[in-house]
Amino acid sequence: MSLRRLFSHNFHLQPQFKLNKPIIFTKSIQALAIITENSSTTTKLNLTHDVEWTPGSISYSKLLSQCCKTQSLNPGLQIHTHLIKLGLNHDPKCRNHLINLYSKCRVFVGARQLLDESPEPDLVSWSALISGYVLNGFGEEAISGFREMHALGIRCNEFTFPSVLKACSMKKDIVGGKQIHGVVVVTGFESDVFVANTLVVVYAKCGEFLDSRRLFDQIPERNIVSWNALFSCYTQGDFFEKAIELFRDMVGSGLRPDEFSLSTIINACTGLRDINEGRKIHGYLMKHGYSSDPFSCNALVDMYSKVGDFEDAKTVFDQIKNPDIVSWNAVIAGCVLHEYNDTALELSLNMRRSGTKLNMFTFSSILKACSGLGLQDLGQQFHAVLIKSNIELDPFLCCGLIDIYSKCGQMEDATRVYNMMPEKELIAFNALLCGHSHNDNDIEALALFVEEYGDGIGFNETTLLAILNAAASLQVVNVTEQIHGLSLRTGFQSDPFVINSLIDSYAKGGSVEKARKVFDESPIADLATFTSLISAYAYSGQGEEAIKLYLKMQDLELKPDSFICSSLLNTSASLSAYEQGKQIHVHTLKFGLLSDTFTANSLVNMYARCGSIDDATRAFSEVPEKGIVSWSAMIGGFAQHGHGKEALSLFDDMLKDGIAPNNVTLVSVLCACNHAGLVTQAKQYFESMEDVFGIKPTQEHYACMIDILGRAGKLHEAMDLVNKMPFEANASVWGALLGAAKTHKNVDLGQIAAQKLMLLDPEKSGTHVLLANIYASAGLWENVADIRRLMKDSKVKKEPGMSWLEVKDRVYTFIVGDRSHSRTKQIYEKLDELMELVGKEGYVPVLEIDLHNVKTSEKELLLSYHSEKLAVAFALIATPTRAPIRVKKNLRVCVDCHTFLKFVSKVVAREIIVRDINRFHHFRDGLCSCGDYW
DNA sequence: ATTACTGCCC
Repeated sequence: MSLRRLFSHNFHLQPQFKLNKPIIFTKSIQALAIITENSSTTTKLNLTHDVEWTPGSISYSKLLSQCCKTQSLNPGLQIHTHLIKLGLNHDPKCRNHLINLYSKCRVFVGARQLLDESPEPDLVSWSALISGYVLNGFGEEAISGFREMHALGIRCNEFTFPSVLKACSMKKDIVGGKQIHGVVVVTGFESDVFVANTLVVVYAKCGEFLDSRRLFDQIPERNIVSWNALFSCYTQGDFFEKAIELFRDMVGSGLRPDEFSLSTIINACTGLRDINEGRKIHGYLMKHGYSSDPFSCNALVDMYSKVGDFEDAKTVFDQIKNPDIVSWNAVIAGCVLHEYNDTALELSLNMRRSGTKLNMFTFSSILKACSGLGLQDLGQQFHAVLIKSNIELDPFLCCGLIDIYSKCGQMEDATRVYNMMPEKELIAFNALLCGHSHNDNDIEALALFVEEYGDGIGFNETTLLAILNAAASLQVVNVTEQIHGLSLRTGFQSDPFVINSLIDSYAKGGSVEKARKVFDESPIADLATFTSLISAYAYSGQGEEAIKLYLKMQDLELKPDSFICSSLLNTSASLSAYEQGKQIHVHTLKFGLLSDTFTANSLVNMYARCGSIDDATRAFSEVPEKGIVSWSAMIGGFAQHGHGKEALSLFDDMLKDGIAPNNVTLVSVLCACNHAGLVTQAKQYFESMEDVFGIKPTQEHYACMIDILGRAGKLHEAMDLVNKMPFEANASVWGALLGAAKTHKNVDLGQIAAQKLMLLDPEKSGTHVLLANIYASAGLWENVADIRRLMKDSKVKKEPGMSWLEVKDRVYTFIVGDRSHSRTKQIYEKLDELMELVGKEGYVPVLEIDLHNVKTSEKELLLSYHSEKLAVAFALIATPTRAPIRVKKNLRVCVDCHTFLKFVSKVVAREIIVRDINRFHHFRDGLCSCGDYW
């Protein structure tokens, strides 16, 4: 077997010798010793004594050069062994070769040892050492090597300067670069084209493009490398136009571009997103015989991926005869960019099958593909593969892993990856921050920001968005203010995303005025900023302001989108602003937004929550693609309006349609059973939730079920269920029990429930009132008095009853005994008139028992002026005679008002719809849709 | 003849 063939075989195995860290020399020495002792190895090498250290023939020097070129340590070690045996290792030339070998193969200690053992190390010895450092990315060591050599009085030549200058550009060490530049000038190597080219790169890489250009212009005999170097630097510095301009100058000067020029310029076209220029270069490349240059082809794949059509990228890739690791990585990255994530994974498999090793670039794309496909489990498995394959976790990979772990909610693992990074990168920091924010770890997000910001990691708009999001969730306006200040100081206050997040964060924190201020001071007034502020108003319950802003937006001729309309419909829904909601409906039709399922669902929700179940039904039938949200909205609508049977029948339709319910749907289903008084059916649904639909009952489901049992008088069963709950009962659950205790006049249960409620929600006034009522109905007047005293002392006040009525474009507010309205006199006259009419029909005021020590005549007076009565009286004088009256109330309707409104609906022949805190009451012909069950 | 400058993929 010839030496060459043997080595070419070994070279083939070279990746296993390519390590990321310097190899410790002692290990190499050990290996050397083993090889030396093992004569069979030497025999196998077939090295004979007649091969001498002479240039020209098949010589050791050539073989060692070959080892250096391929960074193949093992064959190099065997040659070293042999040279020792031949006693040639002390020859200065031979020693320099060996220094070169060890340095190139990262055995720096070995290289250094040989240099130190040398009686007279010369420039070549040092050059060999320094070039090895540079080749392997050890810039700092290269520079200090140069300084040491310089201090020994050894002067650089035209070969050494480029090496050490390259080290400066790697480290972006402009100070060192300028010093060495000085030495270059003094020693007269400035006009050497190799040295000059490298100097051009040093200044450009350090950001000194003007100096770099000046040096370039001063090169006496520029070659193609000079040009290539400069426009490569321009491209890397994102000065793509300058790069292309310079390229044209070069072509204009009669120099023909080579494959280096072409691949660089393709890159510049990618950066400029100039596909036309890119296609021209592609054409030139084909015409001038560069179509098989791997670098240029890979650059083309990358360009078409990022700028053009992915099909073109794939076509170029398919034409590459032997795609290398970069070709594969480029096409796979393109897949991910175009969200062909499954294709990306498939191509990675093909890549491996073709015998190409996957590297950190490949895995970075793979992790993104997994994340995009929602295959977080697979992504996690790749973490193990990365570790096993000894692939360095660079910042890109760390980001990918942080993203994967964040999406699984495994923030501890995400944090571990982050902490492992030797140098924290902003992108990784942002990934972790966003992870915390998405997983509702808002406090952790703030803490991380404070810590890392303090450590000087810096920030960008992504950071600010994540922090503002956390501040919004935590409702901490002071944090929002600080971030606002930081944005102002750093120029981010004009970033559209930051503006929108500031608006959102202020609004969620309860300071809609500050949100408004941000909006008013914003240099941008586009759809997104309007959406943010409209949502902010909607969130703060200022529906009128939301509408005003919407009108202003239309003055600016901004066309609303489905987000805005959906938000406005939701505002109308929460305000029960029926007329307003209808107007928005008209707009959604006008702008053709109802094909958007989101908006269509909001419309169903709006009509249902504004009390028009007929409109809701119509809107529901027109939802283009009914999803779980559409069905849930409609089922919930029926349930709230007391149409329990319709709700349940619609639920059946949904199941027949093959749509699986979610926990929201099931709350509505239980609620429907509740309103229809279907206790047995409710129990069946509740008990089968987990088995049939795979949904674990939450607090809400328990509260609803306990309410059902409580209303039906099954107080023991209700209490049993509370005890059986797998978690601590919350305020809604105890509230349901307290309500049941009141209805069924059970003092013991009432006391237990009220005690729990006062602990869980001490500011809630209703608890005290209800308990007082329970005591009163049992004649325990002392206890009633105690509660009243307690309320006074603890400053718990009964929330005043309020009602809202929409007339034309205005919303009118009424409180108990309100006399603030301009038509107060007429309202009270109307109310007296109604009292008389319903009295004749048989209405008797139903007295609230906790008014025990108030005179009966006064009680009647107080009851007469409950806000809903005032609102209805006003509606009768201010709205068209046949239109339904829609009133919204902030508390539950009291028994007296409920009775009164039933009578009114009959005597005035009007439909009265009252939405209270829990549900809708449709009063018609003396009856209520709730069947007196609310 | 022992050392050197420019290009592609996350």
